[in-house]
Amino acid sequence: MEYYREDSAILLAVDCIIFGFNGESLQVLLIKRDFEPERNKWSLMGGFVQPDESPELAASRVLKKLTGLENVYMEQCSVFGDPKREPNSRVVSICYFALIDTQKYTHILSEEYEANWFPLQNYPTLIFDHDQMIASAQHRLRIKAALYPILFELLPEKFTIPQIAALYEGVYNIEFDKRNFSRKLLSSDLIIKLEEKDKENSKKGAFYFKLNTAIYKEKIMSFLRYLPSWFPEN
Amino acid sequence: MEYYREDSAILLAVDCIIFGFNGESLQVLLIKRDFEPERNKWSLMGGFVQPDESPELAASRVLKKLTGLENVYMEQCSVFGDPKREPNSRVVSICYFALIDTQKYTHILSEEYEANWFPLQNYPTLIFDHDQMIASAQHRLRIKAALYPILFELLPEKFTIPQIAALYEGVYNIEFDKRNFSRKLLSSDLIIKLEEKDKENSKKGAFYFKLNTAIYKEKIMSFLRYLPSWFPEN
DNA sequence: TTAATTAGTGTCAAATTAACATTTATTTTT
DNA sequence: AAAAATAAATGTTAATTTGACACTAATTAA
Repeated sequence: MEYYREDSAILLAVDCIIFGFNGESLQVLLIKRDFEPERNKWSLMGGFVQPDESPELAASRVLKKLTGLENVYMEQCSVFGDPKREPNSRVVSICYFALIDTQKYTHILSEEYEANWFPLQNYPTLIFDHDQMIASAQHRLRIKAALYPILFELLPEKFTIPQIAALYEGVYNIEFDKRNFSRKLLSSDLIIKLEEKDKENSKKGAFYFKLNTAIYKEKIMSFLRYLPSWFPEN
Repeated sequence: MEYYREDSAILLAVDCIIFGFNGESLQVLLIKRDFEPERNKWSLMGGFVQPDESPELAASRVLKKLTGLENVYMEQCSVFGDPKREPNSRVVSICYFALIDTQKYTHILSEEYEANWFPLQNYPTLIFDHDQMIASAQHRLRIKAALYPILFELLPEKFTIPQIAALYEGVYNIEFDKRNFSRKLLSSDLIIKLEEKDKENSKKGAFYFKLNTAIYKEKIMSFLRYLPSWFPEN
């Protein structure tokens, strides 16, 4: 064991993988760096952890700075700390993924950034190891979304079943039987049917639903029963 | 975005939650700190990330220092970074959990430590937020072990089905039907029956099995089928 | 030789999944 | 105005999986 030392030259940063859903595909929000190194290249939004803040707080701060949003669903994912991951300094970065409702994200706040949504299937080459960060966040999102109904965080207040289906299909990049999907979802009691219909996307129109937040919080585990029933806790 | 700064006073550490299995219950390996602050209190084994090493490497180094073991199953879990988590300095700690075969861990290597195994149900109060670290690692272990057959990492080369059952029961702190358990396990082709029997623990004796490492690596996802069949990747 | 103990295999009903069919509401076309 | 087209929503069913319970097998101790 090394004793306490105050001379560590390691900088601690956070990077945010910001996921959104445009109704068709899963997207990431990227910025064009306006500072060196790697100025004008696409990257994740990030920032340094300040002496008086926790990494979680740093991530929220950074997210708010770009999107203006607070109380967003965020989750810590992996830490990237290879000594050579940035060429000029030793920065260890803690990644967070955020799920945002793109209807709430209306405009870029800061003049500093040239932010843009890109589909996860096809985004530009990023600086450093940011591609890996996205890949690992995406993997984690898939695992998590199979266990917990977190994908609702990506949807607006009102949504239709075909929308949710499209979202799941986008996340897993797979098609599945909408009939079985909707039955399973409805039987979970996780969503509440509204009177109103969405007439934009089909002739017949699809009923809007809203999230049953009580069930969402309470029954969050048993959702589509992706964990066995004996599994003790969340 | 803050620009690059070299004056961050944040220290980066790793802490290892070392899990073992003694045949009865799941255990953690703890050390008695021999340095200030909190000298002589129980804690996790940890250490600072050195300027030239990645956090993963730091964790392996720290683990090796205590146990002498290399190539151990380790996994990054959460980062603890509250500014006040340690009283005298700002240390952000990345946690790793390790799964070790206690038969390979024979003796404490360093005179520095007074290491001891404790059952997860009942271990001493730890310094700082180390209790939370264990809790979060345990939770992660449970989730992961429900998806992947990683618990075999805790078992010796040769093991019996009752042993595996006891391990799973220990991890989830629950009892389940051994008959259904063994049928499920056997149908996974994950284990290979050996000629030899373990006569130590029962009159009848239980056949030893070994892990089918090919299947372990390849079919690792579908194990007990805790994820739906459409789940695309690991 | 018998009783006790635990390993390992067997059976079956209930629940769940996955594949496929039909009906319904609405708009567009003829 | 009727028919065709489109996509939503509900329905049916066989195959698979789970979970509860019973029994047989191998061995040691009494």
